[in-house]
Amino acid sequence: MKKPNRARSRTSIREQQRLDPSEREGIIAREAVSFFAEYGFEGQTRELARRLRITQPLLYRYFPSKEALIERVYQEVFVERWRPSWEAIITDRSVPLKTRLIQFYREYAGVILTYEWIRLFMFAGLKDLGLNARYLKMLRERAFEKLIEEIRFEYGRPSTRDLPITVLEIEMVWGLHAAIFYLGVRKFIYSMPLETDVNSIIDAKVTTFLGGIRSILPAKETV
Amino acid sequence: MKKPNRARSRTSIREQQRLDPSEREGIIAREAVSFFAEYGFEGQTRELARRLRITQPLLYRYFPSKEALIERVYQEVFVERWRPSWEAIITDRSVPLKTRLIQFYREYAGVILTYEWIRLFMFAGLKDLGLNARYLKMLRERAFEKLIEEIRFEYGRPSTRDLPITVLEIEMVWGLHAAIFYLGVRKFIYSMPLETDVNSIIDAKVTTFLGGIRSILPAKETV
DNA sequence: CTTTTTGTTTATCGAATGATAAATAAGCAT
DNA sequence: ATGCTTATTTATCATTCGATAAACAAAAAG
Repeated sequence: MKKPNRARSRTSIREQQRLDPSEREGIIAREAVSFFAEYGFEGQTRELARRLRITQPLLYRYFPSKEALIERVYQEVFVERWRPSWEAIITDRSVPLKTRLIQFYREYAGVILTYEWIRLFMFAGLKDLGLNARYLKMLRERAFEKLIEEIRFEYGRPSTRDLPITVLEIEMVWGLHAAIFYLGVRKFIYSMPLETDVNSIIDAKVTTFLGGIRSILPAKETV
Repeated sequence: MKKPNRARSRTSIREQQRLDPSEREGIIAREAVSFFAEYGFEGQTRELARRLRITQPLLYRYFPSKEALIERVYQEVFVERWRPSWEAIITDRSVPLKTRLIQFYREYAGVILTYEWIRLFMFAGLKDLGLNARYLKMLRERAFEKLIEEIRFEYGRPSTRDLPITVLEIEMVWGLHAAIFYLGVRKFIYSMPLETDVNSIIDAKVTTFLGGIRSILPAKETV
């Protein structure tokens, strides 16, 4: 008497399925992002495999080591999700400055204020000594410095090429960034539901920011 | 031929020393704070023991499990380091409001802007689902709500007992808190040296905060 | 249908890790 | 000195975990 109920296989219902390597690799990478965001990089490869409904050694066919998989996660989240168009938004002088800032920060917040981004960034910071500093250096160069240049221009101050960005200026920008980033920390790390709409917080913060930064800008140039 | 060079012992130079249990327990707890702040709670008990110059099983004479040791670390840092005098500072109406706020935030920053506090709080948040929310609830009740009550009083607005704290008000306080906390994140998690003096940042943030919150306070009471 | 290729699983290794039990020895009491 | 208490160490267990090798099987090639 052979087992009557199964058509072809011995594993429960789902059949072993062979996927195209590039497709499988993408599936693993995507799940790894979600998985490590939840458990941190100490999360076990066996558990990740279970969530993928594959066996653990299969991971090693696509990634030579756990560390390589983590590198891929970094790439997937911190590199791929950066949008070059943001730099264009900031410098587009056909649009009012405040509008540009609000648009940039709304879009940027839309990307980083996610469970995956916030938690992975924090896990990386606590573990890896280089990644976050590298990312924030990029953020400073591609966004913050351009942003200060635009503010200088708006208020008729010297270009940052002629007069370097001051500590006070960059500190104000960090403050604005902190306020937005911290929303993600509250929500995704402390599990505290936000009571307010993120976009309106951003609008308010940008308004306060623009009001405050004017007073600490360098003096107007005397020709 | 006996070994000639050793006076009494076989372990290198340092003698095995018996300490008073309460003293040993304190030493372990203190080192555990520093250790887990650096490596996170996945740090190994053997490595901790090595730093303490004791053997790993000795840890289990003083703490029944690793988890119990971690609980002790929480206690040591997040409970013991809170100073009840802070609540008195906030509510002491013989001192100007702004002075009180600056004094409170300077002292509070002095405690939480440390390598141990910031990193342990973040590690705890990423792992434990309850601790941070509990701590921040306490912070809100013992400091933030009192602070808003004082601001209301200062500007002649209804007491928070008669008119509950609004979302906008508490959100502004969170924003101030975020700015200060984020200094610690930058320094101790991202390893980015701060370019400015913390106290002057706090002074500036408090000033901006007091200037901004006035406009979102509830209307004056109409008797 | 038969053979080949290769995606996937089974079995297993070796090191790491939290924890326990028994042996050792430091310091005090007598 | 001798013996007792107990702080500390040695030895070891049971899992966990990243990683590897070999066996299996699905799909394509001939």
